[in-house]
Amino acid sequence: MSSKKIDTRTRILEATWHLMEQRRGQGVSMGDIAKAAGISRQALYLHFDSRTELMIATVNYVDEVKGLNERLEQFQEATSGVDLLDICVDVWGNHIPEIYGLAKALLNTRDTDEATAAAWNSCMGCLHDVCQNIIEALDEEKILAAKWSRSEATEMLYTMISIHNWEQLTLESGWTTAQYISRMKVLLRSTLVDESKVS
Amino acid sequence: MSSKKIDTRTRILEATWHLMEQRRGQGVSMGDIAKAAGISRQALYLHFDSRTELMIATVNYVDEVKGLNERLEQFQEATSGVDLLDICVDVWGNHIPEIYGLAKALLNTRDTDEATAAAWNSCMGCLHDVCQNIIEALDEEKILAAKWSRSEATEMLYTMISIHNWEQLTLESGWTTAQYISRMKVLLRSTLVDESKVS
DNA sequence: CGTGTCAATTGACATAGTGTAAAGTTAAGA
DNA sequence: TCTTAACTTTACACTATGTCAATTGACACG
Repeated sequence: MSSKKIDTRTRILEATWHLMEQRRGQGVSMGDIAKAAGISRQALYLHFDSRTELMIATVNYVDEVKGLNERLEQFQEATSGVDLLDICVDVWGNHIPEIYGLAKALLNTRDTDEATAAAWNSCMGCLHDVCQNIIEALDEEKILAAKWSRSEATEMLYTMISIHNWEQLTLESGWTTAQYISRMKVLLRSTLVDESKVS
Repeated sequence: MSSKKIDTRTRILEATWHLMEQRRGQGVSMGDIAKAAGISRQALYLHFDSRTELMIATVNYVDEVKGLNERLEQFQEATSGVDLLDICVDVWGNHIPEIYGLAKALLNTRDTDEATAAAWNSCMGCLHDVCQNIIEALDEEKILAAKWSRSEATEMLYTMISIHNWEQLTLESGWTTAQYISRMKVLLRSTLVDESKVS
């Protein structure tokens, strides 16, 4: 009975996601999404109260489908702070290209939209926690570079791996994803890790 | 005869600039600008063909008034690559807060607007050149860290000092401008400069 | 003193997008 | 057969950009 309802909802989410990735988050109207999902524009509002709500639902849907949580489980395997750092850059660096369009759209509207900002922060809060854990691990192993306090290092790490930086380095400067990951690791290691103390 | 014309134009540019900074580039309509400049909305179009053109003109106006060019002359005083790097972070880091609202507005629309993108790139191209000069200076002094090629180092430096990173670290993480400058210098030095070879 | 010109004003209108509202259609199920 | 839920169609309100035409007021020139 509710299978058709769920079906339409899923179709909308899929359509939103794919349109967003295709057009890199730009120029995607509610009408476009409706057409892509094969329903009328107004039917969208039967499932989602507003554009913002649809975007947020799509982010959650993508996270679920792409299994970001499972990916983050790789962190269990890390045995050292440096490992944690490398795995974080790998997992996140490979995840960004799959969510870029959507993320870009959210980033663009979060300045004017409270709900978007809240959803974004809740999404990114998890990444921020990961950053904090990495810095704590480095500090406990006594290999956090002396110039950084824990909190400053956390903020700097979180900033460095931002989507904007990925966008600049890959889409603008033309780096490949592999190159981005490799260079980002070099950058982060050289500034955050006191190499002379790494065993 | 043309003094009144220039006057109005200047009043529009001032109004645009101040409204942009005040509201951090968000929610500033042509009507708001007109009201702030004390003219009708339609009169704006007598001076500027479009919103985009007004924004671009405002950027140029601000650069002129704030004398970014003169600030960049400080580079003449630098005697080494490390000096250049420090001065760049100082000058640029102190300049960003004065243009943030405007820059933010341009960044938000450049994805959909060719003209904005072009104007932005022409503005930022100058900063990119500065980055390139710095990396070249470091390399010629043989103190560019071995892990970086010239072009990669240039792109990374340019990305690191982006407005988005300033925004994240100051507005989001709560750093002061001084703290931003200090930490950014640490980051850039530790990754780009081979400290063991600095005299 | 008239006349042309330029800046600016007023009001109307086109367009695009979001969001609301109401009435009608279709199909499945009790 | 009657009901309900999902969806459609049509219409409208609102906001913002940008265009157009007719008008006003000031100032300079002959």
